[in-house]
Amino acid sequence: MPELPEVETVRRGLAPVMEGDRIAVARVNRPDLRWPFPERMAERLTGARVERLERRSKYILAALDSGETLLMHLGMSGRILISGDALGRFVHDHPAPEKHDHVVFDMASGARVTFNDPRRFGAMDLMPTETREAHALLAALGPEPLGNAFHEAHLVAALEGRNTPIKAALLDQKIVAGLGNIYVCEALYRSRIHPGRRAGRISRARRARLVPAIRDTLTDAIAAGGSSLRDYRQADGELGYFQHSFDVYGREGLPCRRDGCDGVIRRIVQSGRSSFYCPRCQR
DNA sequence: ATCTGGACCTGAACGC
DNA sequence: TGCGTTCAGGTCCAGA
Repeated sequence: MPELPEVETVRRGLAPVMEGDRIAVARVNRPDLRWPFPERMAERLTGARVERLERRSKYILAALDSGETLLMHLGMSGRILISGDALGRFVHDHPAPEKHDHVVFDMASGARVTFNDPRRFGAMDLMPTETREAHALLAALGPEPLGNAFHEAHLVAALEGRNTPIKAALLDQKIVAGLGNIYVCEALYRSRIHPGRRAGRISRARRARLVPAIRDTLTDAIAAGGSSLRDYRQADGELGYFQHSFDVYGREGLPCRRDGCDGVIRRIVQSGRSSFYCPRCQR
């Protein structure tokens, strides 16, 4: 599912339930997701207080008072459900356990956090908070696209000489961390760049223009996620996907939304994944 | 060093 | 109703 905006939305929804609270009981219902869980994960989590809930790229990081950080990744199909009644803020009854509820946290407040992931491309791990930057999954990540380290000079240089299509380059988490298939398509549309264009052959000025396009794309999506968060209490407590309308993603055959453009959105396959773009205004 | 394609896994949607 | 095929928001890894 989840690209940076969805993960950030999950983090924001989870923060009021987890930050400052203790995991009274952690239940781990299977030995692994994409990889085996760390040794004794349930025991190491049970009783720990969550000090901060953070995000790096598509990873949610929970810093615990035990000195460890819990890393969570939602993979393609991961979802998180909040249920229970914590201080009157969350009022969903605990639903019947569902298939693929792999990890469950019962917080001291009474809230329950359930991690469900049918495809099991997700992951969890524990590491010392002090050295977590060096964790294999985090060490090689490029800059956060909404942070100060992601700027025009960085992206221009990172794409210099690359022969790969810009679509693939922007999916490379070492160049910029957190973009996935949807938001790369959307950002390229905003920048009017064709997804098949070789990264290193895009003019420096156009490469630079990608930076604000990426930022705006993600910022708008996070805003849409935020508005969905305001509703989830009345709904079912599920964090993750939210209603968001895309300009190109999933719109094959539909008209381009750009003012004055009469193009029709096209779908192509690049390195096994769908790319959507307007052949008229993306070059 | 780069780049591509296969692998991991389940479920939904679709055509017959 | 059932069966086969295709597709899906990620990313690691082997091999060219």
